[in-house]
Amino acid sequence: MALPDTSQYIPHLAYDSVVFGFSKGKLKILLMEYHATGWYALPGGFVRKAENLEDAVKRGLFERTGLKEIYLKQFHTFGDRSRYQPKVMKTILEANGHAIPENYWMLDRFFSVAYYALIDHEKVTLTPDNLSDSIAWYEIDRLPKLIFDHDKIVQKALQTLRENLDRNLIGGNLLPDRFTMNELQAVYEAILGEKLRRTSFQRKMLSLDILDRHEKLYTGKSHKAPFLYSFKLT
Amino acid sequence: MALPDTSQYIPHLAYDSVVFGFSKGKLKILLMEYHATGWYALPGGFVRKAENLEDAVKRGLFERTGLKEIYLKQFHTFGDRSRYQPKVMKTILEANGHAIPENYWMLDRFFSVAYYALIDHEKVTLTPDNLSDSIAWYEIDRLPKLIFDHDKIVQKALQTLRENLDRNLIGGNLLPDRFTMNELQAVYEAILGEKLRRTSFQRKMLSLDILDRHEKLYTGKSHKAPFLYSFKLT
DNA sequence: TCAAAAGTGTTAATTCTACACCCATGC
DNA sequence: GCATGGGTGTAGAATTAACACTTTTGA
Repeated sequence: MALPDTSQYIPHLAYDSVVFGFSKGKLKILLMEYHATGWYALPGGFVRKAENLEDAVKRGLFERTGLKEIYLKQFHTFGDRSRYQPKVMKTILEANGHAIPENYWMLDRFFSVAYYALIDHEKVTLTPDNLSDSIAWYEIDRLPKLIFDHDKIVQKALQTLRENLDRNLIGGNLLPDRFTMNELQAVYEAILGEKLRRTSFQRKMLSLDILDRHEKLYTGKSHKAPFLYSFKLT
Repeated sequence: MALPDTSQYIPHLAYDSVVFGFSKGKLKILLMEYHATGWYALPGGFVRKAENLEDAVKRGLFERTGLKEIYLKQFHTFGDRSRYQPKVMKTILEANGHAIPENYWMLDRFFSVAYYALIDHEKVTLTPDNLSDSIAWYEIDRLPKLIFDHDKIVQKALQTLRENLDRNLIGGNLLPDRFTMNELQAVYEAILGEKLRRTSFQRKMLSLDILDRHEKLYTGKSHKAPFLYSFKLT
């Protein structure tokens, strides 16, 4: 596998994505683990010279998750000098057995446009890329140490997600098409990091007039069956 | 005046700034007018190779306004291919009498990180840069046509400013240190584009516990003198 | 018939709105 | 005094929060 050539990509510009999923009551994100080094990083990539910025992000997410339709939001661009750590990138490339050319572009200073994505955990088929031997879900409050400023990027993503949660009613993007009110509440609680009152939550969601109610879900448990809901089409 | 050399700046990366000011009851932004062409653009610039992104923006704003301490917020990065219009940039450079080298870097595709700034209109000393013969204030609802996607950038800046107005209590950055409640209300009305109720506004601002009340301002008018207020230090 | 969880009704608390009222100021 | 605009009191409306109550389900 050859190293990517600078002629194909915009130099100095990258993107990083914080991909949120929800499973077993926990909010999680996708991380890559790099060969040999044992280092973790956000899934990111470069922008082709004739490609829209957002299309580059979608391309990268599709390659790694198999999903084409994804809720995607740009939230910040990171451009401090302190994030420039060529030795880290050099180690990662070398651990993959690459011989690094003189003045290789991937060792330059990079500015990174960060996006967060919300996806249905169940729909994903994870595929590692060339430099990493694994991509997997990690609980948001049990993340390993990340390279560069990726910790900061995750924190900012989480902060932005929380701020946008009510305004944009985006919690449903983390669930399957149909879900119970309890599941939706669990998503909100995981994102906000706090417990919510059951009855208030239910009333608030219903009053927003954004949910369609469908048939009941019989779980076999000995209690009233909850309704299934879906988000209204705009 | 020589053209800037690529060796000094990061290629393909620029910033644009939407600088808001408030004067005579109107919300305004700074625009540059380019020599000869009569085209208008946002004040922007490039990032030096060893410079933090935000420091580049501050440097540019200082050169043009003389202000060092500025409320500055990054709100979006624009990276669509459609914003790449080398002919426009070529025309601007040539109108300044420059001979353009082969493959000149300023004619490449650029990604622009956009910031908005809030400043006290009275404190500004405007200084044009090399390529433009004027920099001046323009009312937000009477803007001339702008080059590239700068119209879109302005709209997005305004939208973000409105969304952040209440959350971040930033309206005061457009006023002198001390101001009357009426002036503050005028700022909010100009930003939101709607009239607010005088008594409700006063009560709301006071209830937020973010203002210090100072001496009265005697204007010479035949009515009760309004108090001056300032924003509390954090 | 019981426990568990879902859904809704009701009342209290709080916040928001509208309007009125009083106050200070200069003529 | 009077007109003008600044500041606050208060009653009603609207929204939110808290708690209790009823319903449904399978054992």
